[in-house]
Amino acid sequence: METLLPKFDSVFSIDCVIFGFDEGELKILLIERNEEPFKDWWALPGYIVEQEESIDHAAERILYELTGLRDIYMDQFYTFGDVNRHPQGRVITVAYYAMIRLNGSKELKPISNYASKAVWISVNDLPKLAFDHEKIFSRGFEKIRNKISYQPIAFELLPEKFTLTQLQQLYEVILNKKLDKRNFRKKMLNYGILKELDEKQKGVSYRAAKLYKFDKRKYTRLFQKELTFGK
Amino acid sequence: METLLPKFDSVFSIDCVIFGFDEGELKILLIERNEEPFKDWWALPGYIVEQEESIDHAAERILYELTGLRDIYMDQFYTFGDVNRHPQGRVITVAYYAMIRLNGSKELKPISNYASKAVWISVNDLPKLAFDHEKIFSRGFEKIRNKISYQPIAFELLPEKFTLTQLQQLYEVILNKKLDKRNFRKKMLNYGILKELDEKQKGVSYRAAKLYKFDKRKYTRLFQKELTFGK
DNA sequence: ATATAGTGTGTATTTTCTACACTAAGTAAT
DNA sequence: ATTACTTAGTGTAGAAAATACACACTATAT
Repeated sequence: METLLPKFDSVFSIDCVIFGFDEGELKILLIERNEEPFKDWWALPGYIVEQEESIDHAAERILYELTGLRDIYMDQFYTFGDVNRHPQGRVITVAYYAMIRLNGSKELKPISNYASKAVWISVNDLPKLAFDHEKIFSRGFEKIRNKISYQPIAFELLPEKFTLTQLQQLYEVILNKKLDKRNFRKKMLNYGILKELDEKQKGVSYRAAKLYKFDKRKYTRLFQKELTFGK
Repeated sequence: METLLPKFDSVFSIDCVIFGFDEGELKILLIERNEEPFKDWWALPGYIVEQEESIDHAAERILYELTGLRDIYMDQFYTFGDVNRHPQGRVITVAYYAMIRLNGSKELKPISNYASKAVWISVNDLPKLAFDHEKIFSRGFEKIRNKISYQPIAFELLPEKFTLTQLQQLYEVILNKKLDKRNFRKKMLNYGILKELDEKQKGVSYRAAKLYKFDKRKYTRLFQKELTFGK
């Protein structure tokens, strides 16, 4: 609820935890700041929301400016509003996570002006981050870890055609545990949200695996039904 | 990520979806606005975040000013940042839900100055709301509906001592479906997070039911373990 | 004593979860 | 062509959890 609209001396920003999956590792995109405060520190990509744009729009814009990619799966997950999270004044930040298909090609459109570079870094190997960005990252990671248990967000991270082993590896890195191959396949195939293709993996020096596609139509039907607690 | 700190012409508010359970109905607290815009409309309780307070603190403060209650279960669930959600300018609002033990006594501390009254209204019987508050409510309701499936938030809504039937009724109104009594009890008691008391319901004109308490210690141990996807 | 209204309980069936190990298929080297 | 190598692909049995379902018990009020 809001009544008067006093001018308010605060700033609004977006920060993004951008996930990618490559070489069997879960990575996030970090930028190196080239301005104070936290000059030369690693940080989550983010920027200030403009006066005349929605926060969702700002999140998409920031992602686009950094990666050149549009139409990416993004989801707002938490807003961080402690008084002293920014050393220069009050900054409230809305955090989003995004998922990007890396497809082996890690090249990104080059970068806005506040960062000297952007790189993909494995979530197991993160440096210290600027501001409260470690907290933001943790919360985002936790969020997708929970979410993957009941929603097939994994498919946003994989190439369009993938093998079951790749899918399993992705689950394993997100959940941080080994899964049983047979049980995993049984469960996944039972969902009925995978389309088996007539195609096989190429360029591997061993038996090639079948490729699969994610069937979005069937997924939507399946996951509309509510969860847990039957009659 | 934030660099410069331009003065920014926007306002930050908190809106709260405050749930209570009474007479077998799930209710939320609404206020009647006495100022423009939306004068005389029903709205979610909310207010502007102050310069020097965290958003969590603001949420607690607003709840306190409205109800006189502290130490209430509150959780941030979404931030609404469309450009035109407020007719008089840019207002970004962080939404929280809260859960209150009504205990039959619905009286609240009287109210801040922007509202002429506050009342509990059944979620099945909501009027039109100011701003985008219907959207905010829906999202909050959805949130607790999901959450109750894996976390015992229901206990925040019940009196300290409650019967299994009351607990079941609460699940039923939140999930909006009938549950089987025997299965429900079996499941709940199996969790081992309920303490059976030596006490019975009083003042009923039929066989009195046993009272139970929620065992927070046991709960914490139980729900630390992660969910889904075994080996 | 009787009517009433809600409490409290058990079992059989189905479904889902878990544990577990070998053969099949393709590639690469000789 | 044979062999060695590497990953793909598959089934079953037991345990645990979820579901469906109906009646006797108890306290109160009259």
